[in-house]
Amino acid sequence: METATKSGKAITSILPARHPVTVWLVEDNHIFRHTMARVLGGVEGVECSQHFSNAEDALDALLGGAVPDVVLLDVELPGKSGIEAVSQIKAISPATRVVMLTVFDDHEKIFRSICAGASGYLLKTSPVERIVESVHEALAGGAPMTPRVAKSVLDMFARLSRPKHDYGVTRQEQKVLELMAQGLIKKEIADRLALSYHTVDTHLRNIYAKLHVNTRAGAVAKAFQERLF
Amino acid sequence: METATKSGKAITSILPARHPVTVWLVEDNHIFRHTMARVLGGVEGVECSQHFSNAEDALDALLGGAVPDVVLLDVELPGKSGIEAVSQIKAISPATRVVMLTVFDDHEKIFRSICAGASGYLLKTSPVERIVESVHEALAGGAPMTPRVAKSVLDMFARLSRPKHDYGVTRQEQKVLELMAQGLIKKEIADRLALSYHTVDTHLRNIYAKLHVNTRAGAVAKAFQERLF
DNA sequence: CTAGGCATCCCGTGTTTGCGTGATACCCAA
DNA sequence: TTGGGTATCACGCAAACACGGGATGCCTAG
Repeated sequence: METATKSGKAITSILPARHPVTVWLVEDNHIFRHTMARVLGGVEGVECSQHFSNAEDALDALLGGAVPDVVLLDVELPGKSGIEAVSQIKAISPATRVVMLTVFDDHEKIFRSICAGASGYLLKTSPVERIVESVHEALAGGAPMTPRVAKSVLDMFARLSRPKHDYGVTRQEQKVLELMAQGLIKKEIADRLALSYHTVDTHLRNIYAKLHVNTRAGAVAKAFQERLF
Repeated sequence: METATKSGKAITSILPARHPVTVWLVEDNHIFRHTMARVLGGVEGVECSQHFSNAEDALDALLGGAVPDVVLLDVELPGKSGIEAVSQIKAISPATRVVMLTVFDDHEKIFRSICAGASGYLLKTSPVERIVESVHEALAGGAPMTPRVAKSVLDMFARLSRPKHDYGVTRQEQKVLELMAQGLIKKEIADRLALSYHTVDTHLRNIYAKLHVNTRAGAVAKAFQERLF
């Protein structure tokens, strides 16, 4: 992805924009679906070629060989959920950008959608123009999100980096821990750190005491769980 | 994209907006700093009360008791880096929103900033209006990001969800792996699973072969890295 | 100046491991 | 029916381990 350093315009310019952007809409609510479809169809350069009331139909169409540029996908769908659908859509057509549409912005759904490969996450309460804009944004390599969703994503991230329960593990002990996690035996660790076997042994004992374990495996497990390195 | 700028009223209405929003600017480039400060000062409802050329001075001011609503913080700073600064700012004043400003949008910096507690991440090449807007967006609980940064964040997330490299580890072997990660020795694992010591030993050998390791510590490390349970 | 944390080093002992080399039994697909 | 994958069990031994004792030097905070 070295095109990354360039601007959005550079990215779109490498795509064949001869044809209008093809957008699919998967949404079980008839009114919303037809409204959105009409709006999208009316936008210059955008073609809402197909719309579906469930994920299964959309996937069938995809397997039939059709390849949309962007899919606007409802999260709450009868039958196969939108979240299941994302990963399958991406599996079939990796280049297709999927933007989730939903009424709820709960953390769990956002998280799972993103892990499944969604490129964006908007609320249905977003202004229609925002949704239209998101099509272009997704295609340009961006990630259309509502501010609240963006915040959720950031929060989830921040939560991944723990309060860092130090356990009072020192620098040297950390190194030992790291090499231990690579499967090295005491002797090898000693060589790597230019230490005596006995020193490594002592560090190991101290680590065990601090982490409340008494085996190498336990120490490594704890180190991973507490992200000690 | 004018949502946040114009809807600023709606957002501030839920906050006690008696005083204008106080913004601090931490940026070593004099020209950029003074320009931004002037622009911010000219915005209705915003007060750029202080600006600093390094993180240390800003932290001193913060420790002195001043509490800004938003800090616009350069990532590349002489002395203490912006990333180090974020976590310290958040530690001193958790309510303060920190928006990172940078010329580079590399993954590593974004990731670390966010983990440190940043609420947003903009490029200095962003239009000035976007930066001003970000102040309100951050304060309203949003997460101002450039589309590309947003994409980076999503990509990092997606990467967290395993490619699921099975390694062909069987159910039984997984159980052994799990108990091993708890620091149990073979005999204990055997008891837990109601197996013979020798059976556990065999499972262990097979695990080692499949994961290409030859110590318990290595196996546990690999299991964690590959999210085998 | 003295206590405490850290890092370094050493010995000995009993326990646990890793691995070579077996075996039996089940199931399922070729 | 022959084979491959999984699960089970077994013996023996050298190597690695955990942990009981020590020890010295360095630096920092009380």
